[in-house]
Amino acid sequence: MSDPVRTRAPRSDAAKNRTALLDAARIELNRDPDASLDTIAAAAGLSRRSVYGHFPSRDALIAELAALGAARVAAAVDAIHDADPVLDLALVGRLVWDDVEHVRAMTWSVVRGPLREQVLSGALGPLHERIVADVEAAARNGTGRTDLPPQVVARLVEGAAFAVLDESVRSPLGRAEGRRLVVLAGLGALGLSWREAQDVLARHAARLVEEAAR
Amino acid sequence: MSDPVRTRAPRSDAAKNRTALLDAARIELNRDPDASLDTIAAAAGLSRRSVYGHFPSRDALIAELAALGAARVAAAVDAIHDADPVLDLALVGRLVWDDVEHVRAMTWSVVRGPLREQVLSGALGPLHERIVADVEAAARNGTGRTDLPPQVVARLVEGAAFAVLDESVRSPLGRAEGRRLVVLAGLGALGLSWREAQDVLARHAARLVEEAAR
DNA sequence: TTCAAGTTGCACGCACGTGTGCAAGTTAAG
DNA sequence: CTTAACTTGCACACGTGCGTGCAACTTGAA
Repeated sequence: MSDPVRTRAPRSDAAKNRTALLDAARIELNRDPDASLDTIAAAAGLSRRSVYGHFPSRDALIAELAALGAARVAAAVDAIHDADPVLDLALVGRLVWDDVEHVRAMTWSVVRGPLREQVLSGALGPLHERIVADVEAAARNGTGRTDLPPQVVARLVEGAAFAVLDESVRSPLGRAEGRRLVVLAGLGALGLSWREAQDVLARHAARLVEEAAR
Repeated sequence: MSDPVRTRAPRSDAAKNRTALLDAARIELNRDPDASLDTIAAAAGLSRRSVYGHFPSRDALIAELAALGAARVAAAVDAIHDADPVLDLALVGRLVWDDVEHVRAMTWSVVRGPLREQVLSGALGPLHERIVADVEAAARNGTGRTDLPPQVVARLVEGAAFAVLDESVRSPLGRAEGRRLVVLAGLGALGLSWREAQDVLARHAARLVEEAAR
């Protein structure tokens, strides 16, 4: 009854502006999680008014941004697996870190905001399951802790990652340092002693801290 | 030139209302960290207007609340010491937990808000130093990790506590469970294996998880 | 060149929240 | 009881942000 029927293909710059908005949102929301639409639009070289040509609301913009980011992480993690649960967990840690360190501030407000459930049970759901599975396997394995339910241990592991994220705000870490720290903190939460964790790190330095993951 | 000179002692209910406001603020801000003055005043049985008779601004109210809480924690922690750094750290964890678990939501927004620096370097500064000292002693001791700077380890320990705080929101923990979890997570960040951590817990259950701390 | 797709600026209305002034009320101290 | 201390409700100014309608403009597709 509405939709004035497209008589012509959409203009090419429209798509460009849309992604420009998403990019700008990523940057600005990272600078200030409460950045206004005005700020974001300006950073994208658009006016606040025209944002509504691309997204029905501010929330929709942010939701899409979060979904994109979550999907990116999920894809990266999904591409790598290892039979050893401890190493697998460490790999997951490294990969997530690589995708997330750029977006520290945003990450906090998304994971701790109204989008929380939506994102966590959405694209990031499988990631959590993967961690739980690793924790379970490591427990059966004899390497991981068996004194707590896997679900809880998984939360502690995730929490350890956030602790590193937080630390990286206070004293900026290099990429390599960040990776090491995430892995160490995660394995610590899993129940390894610091020597064991360091051992894993040393034995698989290539895949855990060097540039190209394989 | 101002201050219409007190010709009489302040009314007794004034002080009462002031603390009622602080109490209400604690409760409401814990329910919703962005609770409005109106909400808080109502919960205290006062009108928004009269809040300004006790505090110059909303921020002042919150700042005082945060300061009070921080001081409480600091006092509790300061009353207990142990020569063994590992046990000392565990004790600190237990005590902080006892004081903070009621105030989960508020704790987040205070520690992650504009008050952050003010509180952390204020009443809670000594707490951080204490943790750093324990971490260092444990390292010299041979029980704690030596692969990371004590400052960093201390942050990880604190981060582990926050992870537990977070977990306790998802699946409510009993007091005892909370205490155990904080201690375990903290010792894990310190570098102990989960068996060693459990060992500490078992050996000092009386002081670490039972009701009256000594 | 034509014309729709897209952008812009401005003006609204709306919802929230803070902080203040003031007159009228209530309550405890003396 | 008298009076100062305290509370209340209302009104206001102020600021910030969102979402929308509309007319005028620019730009790219055909």
